[in-house]
Amino acid sequence: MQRMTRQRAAVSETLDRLDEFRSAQQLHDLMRHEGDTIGLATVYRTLQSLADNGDVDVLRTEDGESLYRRCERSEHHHHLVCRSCGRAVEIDGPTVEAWARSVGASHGFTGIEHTVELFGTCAACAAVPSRPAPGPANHRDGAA
Amino acid sequence: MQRMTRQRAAVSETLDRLDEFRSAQQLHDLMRHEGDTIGLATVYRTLQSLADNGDVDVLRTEDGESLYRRCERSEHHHHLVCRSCGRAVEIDGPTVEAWARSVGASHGFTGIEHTVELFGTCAACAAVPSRPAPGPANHRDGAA
DNA sequence: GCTATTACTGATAATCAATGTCAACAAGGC
DNA sequence: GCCTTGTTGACATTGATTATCAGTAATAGC
Repeated sequence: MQRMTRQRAAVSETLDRLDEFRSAQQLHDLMRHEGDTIGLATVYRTLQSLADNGDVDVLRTEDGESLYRRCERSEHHHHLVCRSCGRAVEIDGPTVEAWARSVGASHGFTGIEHTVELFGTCAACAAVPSRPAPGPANHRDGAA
Repeated sequence: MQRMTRQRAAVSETLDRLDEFRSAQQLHDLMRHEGDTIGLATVYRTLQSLADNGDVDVLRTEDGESLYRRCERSEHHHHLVCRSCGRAVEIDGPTVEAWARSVGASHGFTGIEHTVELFGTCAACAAVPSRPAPGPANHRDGAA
């Protein structure tokens, strides 16, 4: 009941080539510029289903935009994301996992789910402050 | 240049009385039902400025809605939030802080900022599955 | 190959939280 | 009282995402 179409293959392939977190709209633009014919709605739909299947990782920026990325490891992990270009490093935090679970349990909470994401500026972007921002470019109020 | 008006006092006072994370719209509804005369835009504005001053904690739900709550401690901390009623437990995770900083640094990232939130179902809500949901009520796909 | 069935696509409309707009308004100082 | 300045709130707008739905492509059966 799920067909592999040209469009879906294209989205998947584009994600494969990218190493950075990208929004649905960015992906759409990129694909169009590369000659792909695909509608924005289809990009959204495809990303959604890929995310549901755990084939891509999703992440919400501070202003509520969803970013997608195909990750190496399929097991649960976290990310260290460059706020300027979207580049990401995969991180597994067994310490954090255990901590989250125990904290939840000690307060009588069940069905614990945790959100752990790290944002920062990568070395490359720090070196070139005035980057034309090919990425998310969240130039908000610095670190906290 | 910032006046204390009836409306702002009312928002602040309402937050004081609540122990749960609430959205701007929920607060607005609640206040109106209690007889307060206040516009939605004002609630948004007031929450924004309270958040900027660090007087309330903000938190984004999985679907991008912002929830607010007046917390006990003013120092940096995290939350264990009930996904059904919004009840929250304040948690400080020195372990996590240190971990975040060191992970960031080891990858050459600067200006590290982290998001760590725990969601779950509190004991009270687990006991009453069919709650009329006075809170956020994120009945999405269970735990991860 | 032809046709019915079924799923997919994509332009566009709708949704929804959040923010901007701007005239009416309140408070303080004169 | 009146002016100045910050505030309010109804309403319009934004922007990401989702729904709609007629048109299209792929598959199955013939």
